[in-house]
Amino acid sequence: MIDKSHESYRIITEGNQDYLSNLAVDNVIFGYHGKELKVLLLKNPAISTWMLAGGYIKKTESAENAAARVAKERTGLDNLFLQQFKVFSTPGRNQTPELTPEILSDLTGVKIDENHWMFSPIVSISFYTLTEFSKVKVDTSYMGEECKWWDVQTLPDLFQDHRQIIAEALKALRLHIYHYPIGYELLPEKFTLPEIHNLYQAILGKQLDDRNFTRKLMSLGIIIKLDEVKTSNHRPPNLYTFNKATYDQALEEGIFIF
Amino acid sequence: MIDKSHESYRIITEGNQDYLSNLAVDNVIFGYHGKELKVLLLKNPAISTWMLAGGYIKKTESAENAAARVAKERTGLDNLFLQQFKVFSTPGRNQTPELTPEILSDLTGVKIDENHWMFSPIVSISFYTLTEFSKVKVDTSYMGEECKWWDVQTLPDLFQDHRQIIAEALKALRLHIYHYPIGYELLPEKFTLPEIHNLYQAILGKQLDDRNFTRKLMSLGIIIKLDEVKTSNHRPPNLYTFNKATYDQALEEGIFIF
DNA sequence: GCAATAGTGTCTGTAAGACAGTATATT
DNA sequence: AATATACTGTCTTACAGACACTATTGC
Repeated sequence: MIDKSHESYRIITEGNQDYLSNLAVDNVIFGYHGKELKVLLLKNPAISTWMLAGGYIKKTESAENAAARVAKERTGLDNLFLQQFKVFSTPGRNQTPELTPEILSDLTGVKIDENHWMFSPIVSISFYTLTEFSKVKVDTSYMGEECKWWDVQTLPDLFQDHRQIIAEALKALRLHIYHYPIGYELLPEKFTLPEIHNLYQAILGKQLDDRNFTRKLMSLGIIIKLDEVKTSNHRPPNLYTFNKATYDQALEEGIFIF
Repeated sequence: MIDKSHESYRIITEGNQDYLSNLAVDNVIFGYHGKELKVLLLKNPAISTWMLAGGYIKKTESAENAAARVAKERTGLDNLFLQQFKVFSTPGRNQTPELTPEILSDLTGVKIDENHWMFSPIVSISFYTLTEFSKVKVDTSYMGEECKWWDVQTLPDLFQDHRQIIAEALKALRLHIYHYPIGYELLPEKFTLPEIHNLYQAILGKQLDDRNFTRKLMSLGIIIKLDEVKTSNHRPPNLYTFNKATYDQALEEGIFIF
């Protein structure tokens, strides 16, 4: 169902003078669950493919603010550390056979012709972020959209060039992980060694020796062993937490991991 | 002198329907000369500050193509490897007290009011590149602009947020240099060890031990010692060249230098 | 011979990488 | 006892980092 009172409906049908023309933001939201790296995608009932949580930029806000606002509006996620990673601007990237003026007119019930701003080129400023899987509140109030995590290895059919955007986001994330600590936004406050170990393996897509991995994190001082274990069916794993001071310093100064 | 036949004059006075709204590209062009890292800036006679080689994006081209075209038009430099590094979109970033509607009207001889598109927000997609200092042909045919290399340590007063853009470009370049080989676009085909050594020191802004530096480059196999020396007033330095295959592979796969 | 610049060899310490056995829990 | 998972210690090798002397030219 199209929600005709929604802001985005107003933008599409009435115009966008409060928004920057030819510009949009797209968010690649990564999460981690069951030893797999996931990406959060949206499904609008009027469109057959899944898409990133994207939107437009108000004239009074920065692209960073727009990305955060759009993420909150479309997924309910707040306080994300969004990382700008690339601009996509290939001419024709936002031309979709599925969204013709006729179909859009039918969908919205308002006459939309080929000169409508939606058919002019749109440049996407893309962001990626990491968030805890469990934090997402599935919120279908936005235009009746479905919101779902997908394994990065097995994505569904994607809208426009969103598959390429996700691929580039993953590339940026993997480059990033060599220089900066990862996990603070992705793991619960107290986590186990196997959890953080599997997280790194999921992001890098390769095996890391568990002994060397632990040694490295401990010698960097970014994790602290707690005097507490997690219940388990087998040997209970010890809990660890991040040393926020060392972690933040590592974010600032950069590190080398593997 | 304003060149009224120039394309950019037409864009400003007549409108920009061939161009994307609210968008621009800016190029931070780095060069290397006399052991110093330089940046190429332009000076329009009508504006008191120096600026980056920036311009607008045609609806039929990508941001990358626009950046290359603009660089060529404003500096004469061709075949640059432009690297997208960040988008600048802080609201108000393109408001300049110096460029009021009145002053612009005076300059162009055409009535330009406050609703003119130049006063709406403009988001800058910024690129950096490295080029050989000697390749720049100073070309003042573009709106009578002056074009000059500046030491990155001692920049003049800069237009709008261009100082910040240069600072971020340098940060991106320094991060880049740890992961990828640098120098192919910046040095002559045959170069000496002191030349490439000084280049790295200039970019990183710190001393590198000459023995360890040579050992690293040779063990990576990205430079090859030639059976040839350069004439000199003192001991003639040997000439080296890049091993393009290894160099390109390093670009592709990434390396770690220092 | 002197000044200026080019060029390299060695030692040490640290950490990455490879590797396998022990510990702790449940059933 | 068997099973499943958690945990860690040692050895080797490679390289980063520190360091100083020799080589080649012009004047």
